[in-house]
Amino acid sequence: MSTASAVDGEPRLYSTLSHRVEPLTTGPDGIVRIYVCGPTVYGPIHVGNARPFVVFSVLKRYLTRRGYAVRFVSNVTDINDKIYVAAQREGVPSAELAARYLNEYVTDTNRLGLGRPDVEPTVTGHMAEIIALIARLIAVELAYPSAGDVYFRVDRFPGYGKLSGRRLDEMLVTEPGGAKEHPLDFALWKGHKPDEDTSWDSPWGPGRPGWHIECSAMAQAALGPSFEIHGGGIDLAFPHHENEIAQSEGANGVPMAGIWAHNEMLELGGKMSKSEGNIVLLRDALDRWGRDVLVAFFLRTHYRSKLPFGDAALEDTGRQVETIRNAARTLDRAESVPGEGINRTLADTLVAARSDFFDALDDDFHTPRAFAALFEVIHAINRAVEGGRPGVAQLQAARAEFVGLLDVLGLADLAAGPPVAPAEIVALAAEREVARVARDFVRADALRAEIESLGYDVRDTPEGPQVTPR
RNA sequence: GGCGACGUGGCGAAGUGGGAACGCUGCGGUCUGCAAAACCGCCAUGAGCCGGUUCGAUUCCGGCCGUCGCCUCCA
Repeated sequence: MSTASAVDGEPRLYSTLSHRVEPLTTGPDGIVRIYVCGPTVYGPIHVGNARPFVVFSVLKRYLTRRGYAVRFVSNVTDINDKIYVAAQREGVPSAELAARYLNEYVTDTNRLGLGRPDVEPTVTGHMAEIIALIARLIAVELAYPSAGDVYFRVDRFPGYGKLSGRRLDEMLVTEPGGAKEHPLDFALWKGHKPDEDTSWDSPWGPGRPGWHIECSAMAQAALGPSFEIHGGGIDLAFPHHENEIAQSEGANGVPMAGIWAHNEMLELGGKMSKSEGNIVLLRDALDRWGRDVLVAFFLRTHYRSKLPFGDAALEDTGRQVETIRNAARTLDRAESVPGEGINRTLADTLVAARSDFFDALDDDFHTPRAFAALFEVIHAINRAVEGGRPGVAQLQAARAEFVGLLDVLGLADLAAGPPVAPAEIVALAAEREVARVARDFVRADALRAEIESLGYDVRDTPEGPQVTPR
């Protein structure tokens, strides 16, 4: 059995850049800075968009619990081709549409109950920084204006392709774009087009930022030129993150991020498809499964594994969540009528499981293994209460440890104590208990059926009937 | 075609050069008026396929097959 305390090791994360699991570093001020690419707000976000939000929100919780100061920044893209298209289709101003879906994004992700990033910058809020960064890149000849646009000069940045493992000379397949020097040069600034209802003044004429420059500018504004973790979906590694590196490192001359952490994709109904039928909106998933099940669903699989989304998997997760809730109910019951002394096995398991839990998260944020440790705790609690019930002090210690681990995963409310059943239900349960004691089982069973029809289960325990939501 | 990730029991999902965690499901049992919860026990002689290294490979190396993402292509 490991006797290591939770803080013996050090957190490590896999970096797409090095292809290795690397020790997490902190900045000079001891802070862990995390930047994660957020959504483009041209519609309600789907469950796939929610994965990085959940993964990195919980990563922050874990690091915070681990004693680190964390600054978590996640942007929202509110200027984009898709936004113009969606706004035209709906016949509303693009800014209005973006503001609306930004608001809905916040509403939807709030329902996950994981808090918010410390900073959530927008493109429209960083126009000056974006323009300054572009000017800097032009000054060092890594960018050039052309026909109202500004492009990044890809072949002048030596490390281009280092993140995604591509070589410039192996990508030379497209025919040169008209205004570009090199076919793979990408736009930093796009001159205004007539069908776009917004534009910003710049030294290169009216227009708007290109696809990638915003993140370089926003990350630098919030976290400085170099920070510890840059995250996002693996589908963003190329070209988005590759271009961010080129822009930021080209302008600043220092590594943009120490660790590039990418979550794998959600698979919707088998093969990933962009057809509407394979998209599940986050709000719909929340309505159907609830935030507890959804958060647990994201966490029970490693963040770098593909995650098929489907009823069977969510139902399975729902049963796991129920097992967790039941352990909390068992503690409730035990604490109401505690025993004496301490259970040695429970005490040992609490120590070992805590260690295993944090060791797992230290090892490339292995949430599935953390869950395994959590279930060790649950098992030990159930066994202890089943056998010689321990004293109240140990029961409370067990609850504190149990809730503490759950809280790291954002699931503490699973053990938030017994939900108060409506008085009507409680009355029915009491009535049933009277019938049951009188051995009038026909009536008792009829009352159980009635209670169940109202959405509650009755569980008879040595401490009397326990009513739980179904 | 290029780059990358990956192929483990009914499902999900880990660790590991030498007895294949954990969860769900299923089966048997205990408890219970019944039920639920919980507890006890059982369920992969084999880890996509084929070679190689090794005393020994699921675990390392090579090849093949397959899945997925990005790029390319196409539009």
